[in-house]
Amino acid sequence: MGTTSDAGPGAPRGKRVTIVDVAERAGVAISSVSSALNNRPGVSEATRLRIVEAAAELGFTPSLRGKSLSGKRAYAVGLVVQRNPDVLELDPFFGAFIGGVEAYLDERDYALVLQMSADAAQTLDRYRRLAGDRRVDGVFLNELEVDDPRTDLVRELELPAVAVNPSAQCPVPAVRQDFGAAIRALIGHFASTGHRRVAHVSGPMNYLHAVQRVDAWRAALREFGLEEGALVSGEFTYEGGLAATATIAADAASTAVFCANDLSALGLIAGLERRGISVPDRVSVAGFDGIQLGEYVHPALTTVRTAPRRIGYEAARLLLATIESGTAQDADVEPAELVLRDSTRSF
Amino acid sequence: MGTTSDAGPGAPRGKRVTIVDVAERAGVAISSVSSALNNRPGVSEATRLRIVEAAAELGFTPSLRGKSLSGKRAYAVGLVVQRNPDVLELDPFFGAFIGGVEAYLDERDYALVLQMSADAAQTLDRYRRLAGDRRVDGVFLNELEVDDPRTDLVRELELPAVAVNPSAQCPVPAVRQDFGAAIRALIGHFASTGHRRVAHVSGPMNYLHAVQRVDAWRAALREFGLEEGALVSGEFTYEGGLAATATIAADAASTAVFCANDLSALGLIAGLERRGISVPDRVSVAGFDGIQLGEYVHPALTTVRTAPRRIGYEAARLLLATIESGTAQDADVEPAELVLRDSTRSF
DNA sequence: TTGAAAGCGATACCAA
DNA sequence: TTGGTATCGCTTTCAA
Repeated sequence: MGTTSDAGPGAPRGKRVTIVDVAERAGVAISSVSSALNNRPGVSEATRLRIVEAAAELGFTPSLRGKSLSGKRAYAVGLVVQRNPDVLELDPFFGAFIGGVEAYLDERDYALVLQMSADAAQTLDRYRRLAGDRRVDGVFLNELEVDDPRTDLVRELELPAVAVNPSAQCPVPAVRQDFGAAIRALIGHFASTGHRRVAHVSGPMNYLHAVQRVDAWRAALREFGLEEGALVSGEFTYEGGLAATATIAADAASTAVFCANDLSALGLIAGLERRGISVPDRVSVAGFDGIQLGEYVHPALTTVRTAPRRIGYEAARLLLATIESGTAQDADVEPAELVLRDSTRSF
Repeated sequence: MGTTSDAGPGAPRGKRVTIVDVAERAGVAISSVSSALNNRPGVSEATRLRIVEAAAELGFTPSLRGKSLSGKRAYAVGLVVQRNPDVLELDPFFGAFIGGVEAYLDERDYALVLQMSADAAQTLDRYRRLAGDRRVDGVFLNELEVDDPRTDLVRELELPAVAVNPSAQCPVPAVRQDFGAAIRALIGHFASTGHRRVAHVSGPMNYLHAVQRVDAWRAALREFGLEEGALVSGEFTYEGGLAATATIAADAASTAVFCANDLSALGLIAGLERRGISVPDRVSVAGFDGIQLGEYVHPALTTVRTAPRRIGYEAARLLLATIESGTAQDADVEPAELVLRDSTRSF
């Protein structure tokens, strides 16, 4: 430890150690070093050993720059997150998603390039540049919108991509987590606890995942013969959920509400309580996501728990597969599950 | 629009267009193309024009790979975020911080490589590899701990770095946002509204920013002649704030509490209310950060608003300056400010 | 099995 | 002002 700049035996004094140094030290050609260190055939076991040893002694780490230029790969993938610059708070999904992505990339010596953009136009521009200067070998397509131009763009750019929870006929490889069953279970629970009519606080309807949740809510209601209550956007935010209170409260016949995410559910609950509408006594409220916070608030939030980390991991796996082989099978992670807590009544 | 892969006039058919193509097209040497496109002297205005035109016609975008290898730069910087894999939810700071970083990097054609690590050892390893394979030209040192080994590590690795809110004698360039004044203002407000004793819900004391806030709380109390109330860690989480309730409630003499971040303040408020301790009637509670949520909860949260986006922007500016010139002046962003809302009494 | 040499796509130096 | 060429650090033929 301490403050010396010694990084082990043979640590570089000033210059960085390159493949040439290793070759010299081992008394072989650089091509042999390359083959040996990449476990390619064509090197005798004896020389391979000598090379590996020399590399270790010198503390050799191949330069990604040389590797990239020669290997025609950036060894990096890109994620562009579009956020209103005034509200740059990342929702909980991304932390876990990125964690999952990273877990897979790390094993393969790939890196994640993260970009933030303010609007759709800038988002497209980011993808163009990422592809244009060959900074990444592929990208994630997240938070897809209806008719999202990005799916066309990546084809045009010939940029490998993986979509997260896209629509059924998405042209790029996708990773999906089914939540239809969980929402059906939720509505079923509502039905069996005496609710007759269920409202929905959705996300902005330009987002695919907002639409998908509305559809699932509708389908489940039909299935259980329940009435469709009010439908209002909660913008996926606490503030939006709060603002949706008026509409929900006006729909007095609805005794249960399914919110498109946990944050808006918390906002809605707060709004209802402020109006003296008790949750779950008068109205049951359920969210979607399964954020940490939902466990601790009062009443604890009933929700549909998704697995963003798993999704991220699978998405990364698919993306590298696509990059390496040009194509990949869609992947599904275990379905989201219903988590019953105290914000929905149980009788 | 549509689905053709036409990307403008002279769009690449299959091969990517390189500097050689541009040189041929303009009838000059590649060295002239390089000079012209990088606005370096030594090219007549006439040929420069011809080159620029040729580049545009071909849709030439210089490859970062070639540039990196030749220019000895990765044109990327790194951020390693350490998080418990079970709780990968990124706190609100990072969204805005990254947004700020990105805003600056984007203008300079740098990219951000984001990594997540599970523990301190893995974090160090990430930095080592980032430096080892020259994937980035510099890194951010965020959420510094007391005696954080990363400051020594970056010196050892000769890796340019910028620290965010480090201690006073930090050996690497730093960007700071003063919050001492805002905390003093908060405690002053407590004093002037009749409070005599103030408790503190801190963060884990291994974090520098947790310690700094404790120190500021203490100093301000002394300054205003107030008593030091209970001191308990809220882990920077809602759950932690909730758990801190017992200790705070036991310290009946404290009528005001300063929490080290907003999330723990919200947890504390929820905990107090559940015990029938009304906020702000019986106890005033203030947070730190200025998250969106604090505006909408009930009671609206009094807080110290920081500017993570500005901090990110400045940190990126400093980091690129360090990379380019080897050193940089520390930077300060405008001090954090006290935002009085309803969770603290005003009389 | 080994090594020499040709790229990869830029930058930069040095003659012309 | 130009253009030729070496160079960056690898991978990948292709001969020996």
